Amino acid sequence: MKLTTKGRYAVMAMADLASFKDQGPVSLSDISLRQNISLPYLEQIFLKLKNNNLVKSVRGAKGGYKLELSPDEIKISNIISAVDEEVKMLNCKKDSKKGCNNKSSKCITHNLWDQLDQHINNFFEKVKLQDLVKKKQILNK
Amino acid sequence: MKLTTKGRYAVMAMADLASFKDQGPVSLSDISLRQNISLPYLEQIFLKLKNNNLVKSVRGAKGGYKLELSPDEIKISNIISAVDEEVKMLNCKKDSKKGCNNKSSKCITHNLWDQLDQHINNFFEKVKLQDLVKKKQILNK
DNA sequence: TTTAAATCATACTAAATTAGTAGGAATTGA
DNA sequence: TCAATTCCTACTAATTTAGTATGATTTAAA
Repeated sequence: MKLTTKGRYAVMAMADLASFKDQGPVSLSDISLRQNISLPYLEQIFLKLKNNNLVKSVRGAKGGYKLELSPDEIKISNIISAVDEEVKMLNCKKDSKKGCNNKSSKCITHNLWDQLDQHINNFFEKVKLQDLVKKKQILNK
Repeated sequence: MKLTTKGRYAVMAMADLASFKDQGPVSLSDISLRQNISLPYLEQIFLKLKNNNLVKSVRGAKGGYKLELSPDEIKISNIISAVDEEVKMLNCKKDSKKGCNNKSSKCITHNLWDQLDQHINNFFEKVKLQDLVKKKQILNK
């Protein structure tokens, strides 16, 4: 399972960006202060966010980052996958040593983890950046 | 997030135990062979499972472990929490340094992670050991 | 035109966690 | 008695995560 502070920080930073999107580009040092995340670490994260077209940068003094899309168009899943690669409990099939080899009763729990992955990804698909900024209840179904 | 191979192995081992429950106590060396998990590692895991009253042991030769309850009474969540402590994305409140301190806009994403935890725990609450052994589709809703 | 504020990029490192080993004691059926 | 088994604790290797370090590039503004 790949779901660590990097993913959390990314979501926090994007939420911060969304909150302050009306005052021009937001610098990472601002975010660093507000969210208490080290600046160089943020830089790494934003490199990935940029490569995934979630933000665009404005270089030089008074520069910073802006959202590429509006907050209601950005899904949490987009952010997570941009920095964290994937949400996956198993990596079967590749090598027969680690994970399961998908035959016999060995992988009796295979489906379980697959479905958990789906479940989590589903959750992240449903929630938009907008939902966080509005601070409203998410998924009250 | 605490959801690692230890939790996976525990579920696999319990599923194995459920599959062979009719032939008396199942030894860890059997499970080790069938599920390809190292024996001493299994021992650690079963210590916890026993302390949580999910299995009972039969010591000595021809000994092994048996389920304490029937497979349809054991939830996956019971197994996970027995070995993995908890499923939690954040640990706020304790120290103000790590996690968030729960005030101001800092914890804009607090609810999100709380709800994800609930979501995952929900999933594990719904699935019973029985469901794995039967190999039927879980949560087809 | 200089300077300071910012992004961009890569490489390195420390800390923490996970996964697994080692070693041996206790128990018990055959 | 002996072999198979659980029980228990401590240690260690490997991996991952989180964060630093370093320095180049860009650009608004003084």
